[in-house]
Amino acid sequence: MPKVSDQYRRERRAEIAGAALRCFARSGFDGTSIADIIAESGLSAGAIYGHFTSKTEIIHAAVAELLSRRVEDVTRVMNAPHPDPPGDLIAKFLKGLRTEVGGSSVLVQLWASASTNLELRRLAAGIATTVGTAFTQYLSAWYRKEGGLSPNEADYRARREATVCIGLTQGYIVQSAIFEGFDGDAYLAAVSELFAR
Amino acid sequence: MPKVSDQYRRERRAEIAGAALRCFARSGFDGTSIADIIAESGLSAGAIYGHFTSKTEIIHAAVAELLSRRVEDVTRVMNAPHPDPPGDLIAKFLKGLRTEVGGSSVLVQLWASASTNLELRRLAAGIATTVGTAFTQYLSAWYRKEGGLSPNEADYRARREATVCIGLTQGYIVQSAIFEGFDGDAYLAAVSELFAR
Amino acid sequence: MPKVSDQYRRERRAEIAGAALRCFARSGFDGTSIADIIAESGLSAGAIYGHFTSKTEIIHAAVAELLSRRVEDVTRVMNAPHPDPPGDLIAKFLKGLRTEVGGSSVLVQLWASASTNLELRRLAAGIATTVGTAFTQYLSAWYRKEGGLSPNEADYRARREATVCIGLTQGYIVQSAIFEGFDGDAYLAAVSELFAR
Amino acid sequence: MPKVSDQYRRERRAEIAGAALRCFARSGFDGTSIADIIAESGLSAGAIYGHFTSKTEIIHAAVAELLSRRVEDVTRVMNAPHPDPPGDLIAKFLKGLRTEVGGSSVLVQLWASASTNLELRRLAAGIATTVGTAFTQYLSAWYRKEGGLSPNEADYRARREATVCIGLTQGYIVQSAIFEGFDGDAYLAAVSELFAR
DNA sequence: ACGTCCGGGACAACCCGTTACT
DNA sequence: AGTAACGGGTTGTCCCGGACGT
Repeated sequence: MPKVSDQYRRERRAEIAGAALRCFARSGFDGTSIADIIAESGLSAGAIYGHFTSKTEIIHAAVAELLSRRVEDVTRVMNAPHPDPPGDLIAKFLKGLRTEVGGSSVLVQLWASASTNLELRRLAAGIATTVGTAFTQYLSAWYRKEGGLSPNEADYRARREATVCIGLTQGYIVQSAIFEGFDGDAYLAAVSELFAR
Repeated sequence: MPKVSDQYRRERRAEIAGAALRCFARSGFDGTSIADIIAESGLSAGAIYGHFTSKTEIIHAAVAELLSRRVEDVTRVMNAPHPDPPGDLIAKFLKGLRTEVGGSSVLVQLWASASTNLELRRLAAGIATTVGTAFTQYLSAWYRKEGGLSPNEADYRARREATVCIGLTQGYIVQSAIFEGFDGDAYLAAVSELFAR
Repeated sequence: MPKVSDQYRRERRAEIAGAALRCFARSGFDGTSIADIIAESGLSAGAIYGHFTSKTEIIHAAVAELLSRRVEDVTRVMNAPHPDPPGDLIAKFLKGLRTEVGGSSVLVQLWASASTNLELRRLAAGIATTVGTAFTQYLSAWYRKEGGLSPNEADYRARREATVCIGLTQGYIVQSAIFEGFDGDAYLAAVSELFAR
Repeated sequence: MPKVSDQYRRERRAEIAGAALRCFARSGFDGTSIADIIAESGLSAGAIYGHFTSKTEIIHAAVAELLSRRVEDVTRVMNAPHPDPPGDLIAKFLKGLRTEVGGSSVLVQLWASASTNLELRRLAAGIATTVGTAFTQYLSAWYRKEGGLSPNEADYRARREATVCIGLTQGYIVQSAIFEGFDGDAYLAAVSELFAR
């Protein structure tokens, strides 16, 4: 019965990845020991190493799971018929992130590790370009429909501004991770105004 | 001979902090062992623990040194008679950061550690508010002089947008840390356009 | 399989404690490093820290094991129907101690550490009072039966002399630990004479 | 002026040894670092190593100083014309020891170290035999004068009991070092009774 | 086949006794 | 006399494999 076993394994993996994610949000990648993940998941060392071959792999799985859900959000919105203004797209992404426990914290961890680790850099960059192209296409469509720009102009402008949109999103994430009383809504409102001008 | 010794100690501390900073940029806070700092600085364990009581203290010193130079930049610019547009202020800050080896990498490390460590969070938040108030005052002045807004209006708007400016700066830093071929100038140009509208 | 595992763990702990005890007898508590215990036990660091959480705990376990056997001796003798003279009780205790490798050395180590460490002081004091009350009851019974004293008198005298008996025992232990050619039997004979008067 | 310098040096050494002794009483030989002695003495590393070549030498000096004063006591009493009973001799020695801060603690430390260290064993054994012969001569004289024994008998008995006297003294020291509420006077009284029978 | 526990050994941060240079 | 440096040693943790029992 490979099917049942397969699903079982997937669920176990997801369970472990989830436990790991909670640990990472609390203590960071390096601050989390395998023992912590064991305690959080309620399993044993052997069980974990039956599903993952190393701590690195757990990190990858946990991050991948976290981001796949966010990317889904973005692509779904991007394909909607009536695009909202760019500020709302960013808001959409970030609102979703809030539903993940410690989501922003883990993303910052990821960027930090990515800046010193090639493999994670690839992972992070991949995600970012995925989101980036989504933003680009989105902005292009919006400038065409709402701004009345020609396809070429819209595209040029979109490509240019997509990076900034990503940057604004990252800025939000960083601030929500390190400022105790960060006011996310005010940030998003200011962003919307900036684009509405 | 307190004077000589005092300066000597300061220089040694700075030397160690510098070596540590290079290590941190390369391998992150946790990825850097005391042994690495020893090797990079050319000193010995005993020498280092004569100047710092713990690795944590070294991290603080290294980060503080890195940022004190940047904050200096910002405050200097902020007090200039003819304010440049906001985009240029961000650019100024970031151009300066480029002169620091691995500056953006270390900042991202800091944010990551700050999100799981109270003490570092305080440090990071302190820096960010310093830069934030500088940006606020700057924007306020600029909106008064160039935008012709009343002091009240200018202030309100400045306060609102300063956080976004910080966010844009952080976004730049994150991207330059994780994207191999990140085009900083394009990012800055796009930011300038956004504010110029 | 709780039973097997439980016994197994106890045996392992005893094995480690035994190895530690040999080291302590040879080099003292502080002179013994974890590495020494590792070498003596033939295990590894991981194995040891799987059974004990700290060196302190190993010390406690080693000492406890050493003394539990001695205390057993004393209590057994104390409950015998025909009490021997007090000198013989001390002798009994000390003869048993000789069977332990480096027993007297370790006891002296314990007293030394106890005099600067609260936790060990409690341990040492606990043992001493256990032995002390045993001696007291013993002496009381002996004075009643052999000396023909009234229960009250016997008790009073026993309480008074028990401390001295403990002291004599400690003196023996100290001397056997530091005098190369210490003649224990002569010491015990002299003690017996003293009580026989 | 060698004389002044000589006395100065002796005083400095004594000062350092005294500071070390206080540290040893508080934390034991191994628990005391050179840094502790530096702090306690108010001097510097250079100063200390100008007077002693190693920590070992400081230990020797500190212990020697502590004991020389006690040995003095004993020999003085021993040469007195009218000997007191043996119990009083022990009392004399121990009363003097109480004047030394942490005297008994340090002696126990010494015995502990002596049991694992040849050099210190020699030191400790030397002291003990000095005190032992003093006790022997003393007891011999006492048995001759007060017990009316012949010189040969007195000598034989004295030799035999001196070790026990030493043992009783050591027992007192151990107990006063590890029992919070040790009643030294009761102990001494019981000892006197034992000899008075 | 799967999970559990025990164990291995490298390595971490930090401290310590001591010396060299000022 | 005093400060700064040295470098080996300390305790304890961590990640992971492998034997063992289910």
